[in-house]
Order: sequence, then C-alpha cells, then structure tokens
Amino acid sequence: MTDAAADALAALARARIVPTATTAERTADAVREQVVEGRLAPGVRLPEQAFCDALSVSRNTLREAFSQLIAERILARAQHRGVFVATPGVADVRDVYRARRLVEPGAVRHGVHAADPLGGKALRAAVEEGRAAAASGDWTGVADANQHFHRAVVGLAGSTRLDAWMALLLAEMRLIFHRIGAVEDFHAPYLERNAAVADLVEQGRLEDAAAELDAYLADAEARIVAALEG
Amino acid sequence: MTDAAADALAALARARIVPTATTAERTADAVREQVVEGRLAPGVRLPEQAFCDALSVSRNTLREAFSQLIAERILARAQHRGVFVATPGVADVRDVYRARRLVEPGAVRHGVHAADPLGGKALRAAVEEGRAAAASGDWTGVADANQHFHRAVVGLAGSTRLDAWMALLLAEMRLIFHRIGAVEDFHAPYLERNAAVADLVEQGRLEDAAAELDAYLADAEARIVAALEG
DNA sequence: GCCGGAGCGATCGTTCAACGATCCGGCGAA
DNA sequence: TTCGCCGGATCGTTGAACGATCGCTCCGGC
Repeated sequence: MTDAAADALAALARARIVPTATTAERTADAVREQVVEGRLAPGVRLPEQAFCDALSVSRNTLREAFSQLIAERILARAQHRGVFVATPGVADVRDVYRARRLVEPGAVRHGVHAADPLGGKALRAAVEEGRAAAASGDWTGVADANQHFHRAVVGLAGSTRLDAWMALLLAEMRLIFHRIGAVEDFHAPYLERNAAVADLVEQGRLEDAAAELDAYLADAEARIVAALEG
Repeated sequence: MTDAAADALAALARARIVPTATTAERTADAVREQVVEGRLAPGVRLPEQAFCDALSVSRNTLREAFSQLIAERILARAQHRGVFVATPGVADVRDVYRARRLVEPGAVRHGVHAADPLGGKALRAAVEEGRAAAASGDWTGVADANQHFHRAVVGLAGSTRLDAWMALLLAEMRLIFHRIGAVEDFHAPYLERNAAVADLVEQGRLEDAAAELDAYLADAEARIVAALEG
C-alpha cells in the first residue's frame, strides 16, 4: 500500500461517519430545541400520546428520548403523573453558578489554550457575534452569542467532557431565562463585560481576566436570583 | 395545625420518599455495578437478549437502562452491532485529567466549604478509610476510599451538579484502572498524598493544598498514560 | 356547608411479539 | 487472492396489551 493510501485510510478512520442518528436521538433533539427555544414553557406537561402523534414515533421511542432529556435536567419526570419541562428554582441557580464560578475562571487561569492565540480568537468571535446581533436588534441572537462566549471560555480548558457538561448547564440556564422572561435587557450589559474579558485574555492578563469573569458571574447570579424571588 | 405537625410535614417534604426507583433505573444500577467492579471487562459485548433473560426485564426496559449508561460513557453503542463496555484510551485519560486538574484544585482553592471545618472532616474520613483498608490488605477498599477522597474534594465546591458530574468521571476512571490491571500498587502511593492534602486543608493552607493536589493529579495522569502505552 | 372516602377515566410503567434493516461470516467465482 | 453474494443473527422500531397509579368527581355523614 502506498503511503498516500495509508494516510487516506487514517483520515477516514478519524472522521468516523455517523449514518443518521437513531430515531430516538433525533426525537430528543427536536424536543430539546422546542424547550430551549422557549416554545415549551417551564412547568408544562408533555403527554406521551400527544407527542407520539405529533412526532410520528412510537411510545417506546419517545420514552427513550424523554429519558435522555431528563438526564440532561431539561425535563423532569413525576412518577405515574407524566413528564414536565423542568422548572429550575433559586436553589438550582445557586448550584449552577457555584459550578460555573469554579470552572469558567479556572479555564481562563489555567486552561491549556488560555495563553495561545487560537483560544483568544474563539472568545473574540463570540463577542463580535453578540455585537452584530445587538446592532440589528436581534436579542435572541445576543442570547445565543452569550452562550457561545461562555462555551468558548470553558473551551480554553481543552476537555471535550468539560465542554459537553457545560453545554448541559447552559441549556439549563436558558430554561431559567425563559422563566424570568426578560431576555432583552438581561444580556445587554454583558456584551461589554464579555469584551473586557476577551481583551484581557488576548493581552495575556489571565489573572485579571479570571477575576473579572468571576465578578461578572457573581453579579449575574445575584440578578437572576433577585428576578426569581421578586 | 400545631407547630409540631407543621414541622413534621416540612420534614416529610424534605425527605421526599422515592417509592422504588423505576425498573429501568434499577437495571442500570445493576449493570453499572458489574462494570465498575470489573466483572464485565472493557470491550466485551453485552447482547440484549442475554441480559434480558439474566435480569428478567423486557428488552425495552433494558435498552432504556443501556441508554443511560451510554450517556454516562460507561457503555458504548455501535449502530446495529450492539452495546459494549467502553474502552477508554489515552485521549480519554488526557481529557478526563484536564477536567479534573481544573476542577479539583479549584474546589480546594475557592470552594465554599474549603475553609470550614466540615469540609476538612470529609477529606479526613476518606483518608482514614483508605488507611484502614490498606492495613487489612483490602486493595479494593483502598481504591474505593481513593474515589471517596476525590469526591469529597469536589464536594468542597458545594454544587450537587458538580458532584454528580465528577461521579461520572470517577466511574470512567475505574474502567481505566481495570484496563491497566494493576490496582494494588497503583493506589498505594496516593494514600499519603491524600493525607498531605487533607492536612493542608485542615490547616487552612488552601493554596498549598491545591498545588499539591495538582502536582499529584499530573503525576497520576502520567503514570496511567505510561501504563496504557507500555 | 364542607370534609373524607368510593368510583371512574386517563395516563403511566412494563411487557410481549413482530417486522424490516443492518451487520458479520462464509461460500463460490473471476 | 480478491470480489460479490447469501444466510443467520442481532439491532432499531413499532403496535398492542395489561395492571398500577394518579387526579377528579360525586356522594353521604358530620
């Protein structure tokens, strides 16, 4: 075998083809999108039969999809009563932010990609995405960009497991934002704070960036808790 | 209503009774235990029919249990070929340790319970458990105690979500230990390093404790990678 | 009037049987 | 040897069924 052929084989082995995710996975994706987009509000019930009909899948397949979303804390199951969209409370917000305030500043401070230029690029891209969305009044886009920014932050740590876990936490955050309604002005103030963090990272002032990010997360937590309790 | 009755009600509400976890959950627990205890080695196939018969559950229920364990990365599914015990490789070890080296020292440094005496107690208890197990030659017990120690470390952060996630990573670590076989002398050196970290935490020298823990994790990672490649 | 239990419908948890789709291994032909 | 084809085994998915449990309504007793 030629070396070129060997290289091609190796490339194929890396880029493993995933045919067409199983029906249960596609179903889970569809339901998850409805939830994080806010079309299914926290607390509403999800009757199995109705969703089977709407999605044209069998009850067993739907239940498998539900199980996955329950593991992600996007849905919640009440024994013999049905499945509901999760309604995170103040305790959940505190719990999530304790984790985020440990992980995100840590990724900035010690992440394997925090010092190299590529890491800074990802942060910068999310900041620009947010600014563009704000300029065109697309507040949903601003919220998306904010999520991308925080995903880029934990991406500095260079751990796919950490990335996946943070994606779950951020999906849960979206539920919370839908609970408190006001999405617009909630994310606006963070546009410039994201930019400040990105600047500091690009300048290599990682310690300052981490401190700013920590203060910023503490502030966000306080505002969310206030909104939930008020 | 009397105050006593109100108190009793409140207590019941807190200690929510979970009747008997659903069959799928119990099935998942049973399979997970077989895997993390090493009775099902990494790479072996888990035929659905055989496990249905052995566990006396229907195929649908078993598949739901499998799905959960796959989400935990304990099992892996190959489309149309079956379910296998996961076989974590060097890349997985590196990924897990990047996450652990961010989270564990961070929990020691900034955890909300790192400074209070209760947090130190949990670490101390795990250290003593490990010493007792070592004294009686119970190497499996030493490994368990080691896991308990690291669980106590992240417990300092005070986030149940973080605790649950770390439990997944630690379960994956057990798979890796089973792959490289030598469980005995692998955990032995860490008995005293765990103790050193616990001491430093109890003395309030959190920065030193975090540094020691980070060095210790880096060392462990290097030894595991060497064992896998050797 | 309202408080608590009996009855009822709806839904969930679980199982079973079945069908097509896909993969693996072996056999034969070029 | 290599390729194509075929059969067997297993998976992915469906539909239907049964008992169990829940929420609600209704009714009698205080």
